[in-house]
Amino acid sequence: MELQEAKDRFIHTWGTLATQWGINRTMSQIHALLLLSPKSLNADEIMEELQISRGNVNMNLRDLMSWGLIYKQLLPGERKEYFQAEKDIWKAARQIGRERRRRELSPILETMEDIKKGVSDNSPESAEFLKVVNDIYAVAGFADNTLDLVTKSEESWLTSTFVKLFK
Amino acid sequence: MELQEAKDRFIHTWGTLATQWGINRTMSQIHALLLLSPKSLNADEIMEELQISRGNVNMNLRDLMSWGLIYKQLLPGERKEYFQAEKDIWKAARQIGRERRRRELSPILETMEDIKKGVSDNSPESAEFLKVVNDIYAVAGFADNTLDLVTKSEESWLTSTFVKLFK
DNA sequence: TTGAATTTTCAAAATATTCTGAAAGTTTTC
DNA sequence: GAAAACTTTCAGAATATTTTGAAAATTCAA
Repeated sequence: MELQEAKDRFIHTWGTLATQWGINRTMSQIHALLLLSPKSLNADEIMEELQISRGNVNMNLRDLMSWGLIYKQLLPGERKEYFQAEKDIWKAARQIGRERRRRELSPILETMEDIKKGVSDNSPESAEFLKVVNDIYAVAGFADNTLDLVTKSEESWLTSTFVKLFK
Repeated sequence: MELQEAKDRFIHTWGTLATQWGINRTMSQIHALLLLSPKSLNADEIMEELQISRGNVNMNLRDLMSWGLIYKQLLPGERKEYFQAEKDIWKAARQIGRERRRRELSPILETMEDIKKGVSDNSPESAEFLKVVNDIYAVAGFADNTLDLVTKSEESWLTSTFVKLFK
């Protein structure tokens, strides 16, 4: 079937792309599967569909929830837990931005502050070192602010105002 | 020595942080070492400093050059090749943005276009699938544009105009 | 309660990535 | 043009990450 083929290709490619930017392949594939699924899926269905183990599914569903990209759903009359992806891609993207900010930029800012505190003397060598540390701090801070700005904004506002203004 | 300790900590931490966002630890450490080094270094010096093999140093220097984060320098009267980091951190950051755009966003855009072409029928199921693909395309395109905008700009312009305007 | 259904955990296995070091390749000098 | 100085390559080793699957924990219905 043609459509199913395209969906499979989407899921597979999404997994491959993800590894290129440091994200677990299976996690991305589960996310892609849920994005494309009209109804929410349970662990068994995901295992079956992607041919992976129960533990793997469980672990990655957990991860996806911590990224805020999927939700757990309890269906009435069902014991099993069902999962659903956030279908608003713009919302999902903002969520990814928010998490990357927290996971990647915050640690840089904290570490640079810490290191600055550790250098007490004021020799020329120390000054030179501190310049690098301060510059990195400033760049990370700028990126953090910019991402914050963008992720806090609504899609409509962004596309209509932001892009036009700077194009 | 106090300063040396701080520098070592910087190099070590930089390597650890890098792994968290999908970048090779050694590559980051070499970059950090060159960032902190007032003079350019050759392969032997880097091997010695970071206690790693020649092959490893060579491979990662190559990688760093492809990212545009370091330069090869040929010193007169010296046979060995020396390496120097781009010391303008803002310039380096723009370089990273440019490369990530090329390496992470471009493939998404290409893949989504490809997949769209592959779906020919116009059933409701296909329409639903294409909506997801199109949305992802739009988000990736937006991110691509925004990064392009930011990386093309000069630091001074950014901090003075951009941030104030949106704060 | 009990026990069946389901989820979670985690040690070991499988896989993927990174690193080493020596051999091959290249460049430069004499 | 040969040898010394240096750089690159790459197969195998080391390390790190991911995955499995079965046992343990939890939840829920009766």
